[in-house]
Amino acid sequence: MERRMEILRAIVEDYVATHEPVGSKVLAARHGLSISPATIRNEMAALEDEGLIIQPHTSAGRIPTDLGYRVFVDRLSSVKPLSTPERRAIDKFLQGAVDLDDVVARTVRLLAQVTHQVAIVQYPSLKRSSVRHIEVISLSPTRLMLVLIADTGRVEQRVLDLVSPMSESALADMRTKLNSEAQGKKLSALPVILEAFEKNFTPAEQKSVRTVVSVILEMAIERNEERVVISGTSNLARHAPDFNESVHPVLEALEEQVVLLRLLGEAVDEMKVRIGHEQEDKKLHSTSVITTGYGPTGEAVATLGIIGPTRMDYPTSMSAVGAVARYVSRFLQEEI
Amino acid sequence: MERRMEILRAIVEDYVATHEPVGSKVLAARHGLSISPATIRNEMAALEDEGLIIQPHTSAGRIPTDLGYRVFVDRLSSVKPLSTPERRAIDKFLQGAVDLDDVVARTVRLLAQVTHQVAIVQYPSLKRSSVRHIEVISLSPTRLMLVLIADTGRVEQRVLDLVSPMSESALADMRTKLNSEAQGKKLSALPVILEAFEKNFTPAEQKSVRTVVSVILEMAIERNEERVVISGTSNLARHAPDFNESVHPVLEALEEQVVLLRLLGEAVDEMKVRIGHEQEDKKLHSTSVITTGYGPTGEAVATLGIIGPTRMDYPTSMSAVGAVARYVSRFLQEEI
DNA sequence: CGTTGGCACTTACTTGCTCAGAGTGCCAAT
DNA sequence: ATTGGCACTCTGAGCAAGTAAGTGCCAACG
Repeated sequence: MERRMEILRAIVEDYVATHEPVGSKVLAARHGLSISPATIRNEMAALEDEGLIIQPHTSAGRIPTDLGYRVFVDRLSSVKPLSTPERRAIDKFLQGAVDLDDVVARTVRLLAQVTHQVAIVQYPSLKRSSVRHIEVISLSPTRLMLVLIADTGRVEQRVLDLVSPMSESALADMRTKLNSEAQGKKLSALPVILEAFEKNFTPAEQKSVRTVVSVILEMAIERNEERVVISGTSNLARHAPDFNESVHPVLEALEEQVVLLRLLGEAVDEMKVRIGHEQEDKKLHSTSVITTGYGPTGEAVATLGIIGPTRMDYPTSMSAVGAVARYVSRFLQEEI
Repeated sequence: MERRMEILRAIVEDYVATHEPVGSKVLAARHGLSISPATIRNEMAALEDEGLIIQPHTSAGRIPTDLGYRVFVDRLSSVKPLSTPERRAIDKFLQGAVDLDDVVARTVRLLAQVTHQVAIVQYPSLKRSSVRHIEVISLSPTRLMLVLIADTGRVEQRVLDLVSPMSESALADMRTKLNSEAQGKKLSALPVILEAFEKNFTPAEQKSVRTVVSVILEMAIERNEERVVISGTSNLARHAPDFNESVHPVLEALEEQVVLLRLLGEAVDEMKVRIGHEQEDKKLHSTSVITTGYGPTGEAVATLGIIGPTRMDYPTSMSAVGAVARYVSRFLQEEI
C-alpha cells in the first residue's frame, strides 16, 4: 500500500513535469523505485481500479485523475520551500506601494509572476473592516463628497446632491458627530449605529442628514461590497493544450466577478485547494484553484489565490500562494 | 478604377463575413457585380499587384492585406448606424453608476459586449484635469490622508506620516490656503503654484507643509498618471484562429500597462484606426485597434477603444466605439 | 506468494500515396 | 475590354501500411 502511493506520487510528479502520460518503463527508469515495470503495471492496474489514475487510450501511459491529484495533495506532497531568488522577488515587489490599490495591484501581478498562473486577489472585505474615519467634503453648497476610510486601508468615496444647502458649521457638526459615533465600529454595525443619527440635528437639517446617512450605508453595505482583481491571464494560453476544449470558457468564467468571488469564497485562514471537478462551475472543470486568506492583523479579511490547469505543480504553487499571502499581510500591517 | 475598388470592398466584406478566402466565382455570384469571374480575376491580379490583397496559396481565393483594409476603411466604408437594441443596451448600461470607477468599469464591459472584442478604457488623464478640491484628513496626530479631487471625477488619495504633529487649526489653515491656491487650476500647473507654498506658514510648520506639498505633487504628477482598464479578453479566444500563432503573445501584450497606454496614445477627438502592421508592437501585428477620445466637456480627456483581429467588421466596430464614447462623455458631464 | 520476463494485443501516430475540389493565369474568341 | 475555356497548381481528405508505445496476462522464478 505504501509502495502503491509511492507510485502515485511518481506518476503525478512525472506527469506534471513532462506533460505526457507516463508508462511503466519510464517510471521504473526515471524514479528510484527498485522494482520492475511488470510490478509497476500490476500496481497501476490497482490504482486505476481505485480511480486515481486513468489511461487516455489503450496504448498510452497513465495520467492522474482529479481524485489522484486530491490524494497527492492531501497525503503525498510536502511543502516545497521557495528559492531564494523567489523570496527576494516577493520581498522587492511590494516595496514602494503607496496605497491599498497599489498594494493589491502589485500583489496580483507578483502572484501571477511567481506562480506562472492566473492570479486573483480580493480587496479586504468591507464586511470585516472597521471605520477609521468618515470625511464630509463640501464641493458646492448642495453637493457633498463622502469619504469612508476603513482600517483595512480601503477608501470608498461617493458624491451626492442635497435638496437644500447645508451650512459649513452644520457640516462640521455632522462630521464630528459621525466620527464619534462610528469610529472603530464594524462597517456591518453601521445600520444600527446610525439608525437614529438624524435625531441629533434640527428638523431643518434632518432631511440632508438622512441623505448622507443613506449614502454612507450604501457605501458600507449595499454596493461594491467585494472587489477583486485578476492578472496573468496570458498564462492560461501558455497552458492551452491542458484544457479539454480551449481556453475560451475559462477566460469567460474569469471575466465574471460573481464567479471569481465564489472561487475565493469566504475569507478563511487555512489554504484551500479545489481540483477539477470539485469545482461547482462547469467551465472550470479542467482547472484547479488554490486560495488562502490574508489580512493585516493575521486574521483573514480577504482571500487571494491562483487558478491553473489541474495538472499543475501543487507543492510549489501552494507554497508560493502561502508566501505571498504572508508577505502582503505583513506589509499591510506595517504600511497602511 | 472605380470598379476595382468595388471589388476590393466586396472581398473585404465577404472575407469578414465568411472568414474564408474569397474566389472569383463566389464573388461574381454573391455580390451584385454584373461581370464575369474572368474579369474579376483580371482585376484581382491588379489588386494583388497593388498590394491590397494576397493569395494564401496558389489554389486559394484572395484575402485583404493590412493595406487593403486600410484602403477599405479610408475610402470605402460608410458609417453603419447601430441597431436600436444596441442603442438601448448602451443607454441602459450606464444608468445607476455611482462614481468614476463605476462609470469606467461599466463602460469597458459595455464596449466589450457591444463590439464582441477586447475593450480598453483609460481613466481621464490627470494631466488634463483641474483641481476641484483638496482635502486634508487627520487620521492621527502625525498621520494625514490627502484626497485630491479632480474636475474629471478622478479621486486620488494617499496616506502620509509627519515627523512632528500638526495642530488642528494649522491643518485647517493649510486646507483653506491649499484650496484657495489650487482650486480650478490644472494639475500640471501645481508644481509652479505650490512652489513657495510653505512660505505661508510658520517656520515650525514648514517642514510638515513641505511634506504635504510633495505628496500632493506626487499624486498629481509623478505617479499613477494614467490608469487603464480592460475587459472582454475572452473574445480574443473566440477569434483564436485569426491570430497567426496563438492568442498568447496578444494576451501577454495586453497585460502590460505600458503597451495599453501606447495603444491608446494621447487623447484626441477624432477616431483612429490602426491596422495590423501599422502597430509598433510586434505582438500586435495580427490585430487592429480602434480608438477615440472622450471627455465630459466634449474635449477629449481620455481615450477608449477596442482591439481585435485585423479581420474585423470595421464599420460596425467604429460606430460602436464612437457611440459609446459619445454616450459616456454625456454621462460624465451630467452625473459626476 | 509476490515479483519478474516474455509475449501477444491494442491503439495512436506517422508516412506515403492518390484523388477530388477549388481557384488561378493565360489565351483565343467575341 | 470582356469572356469562356483549359491546363496548371496547391490543399485537404481519405486510405493503407508500418512503427512505436504501452498494456494485460501468463508462466517461471526465488
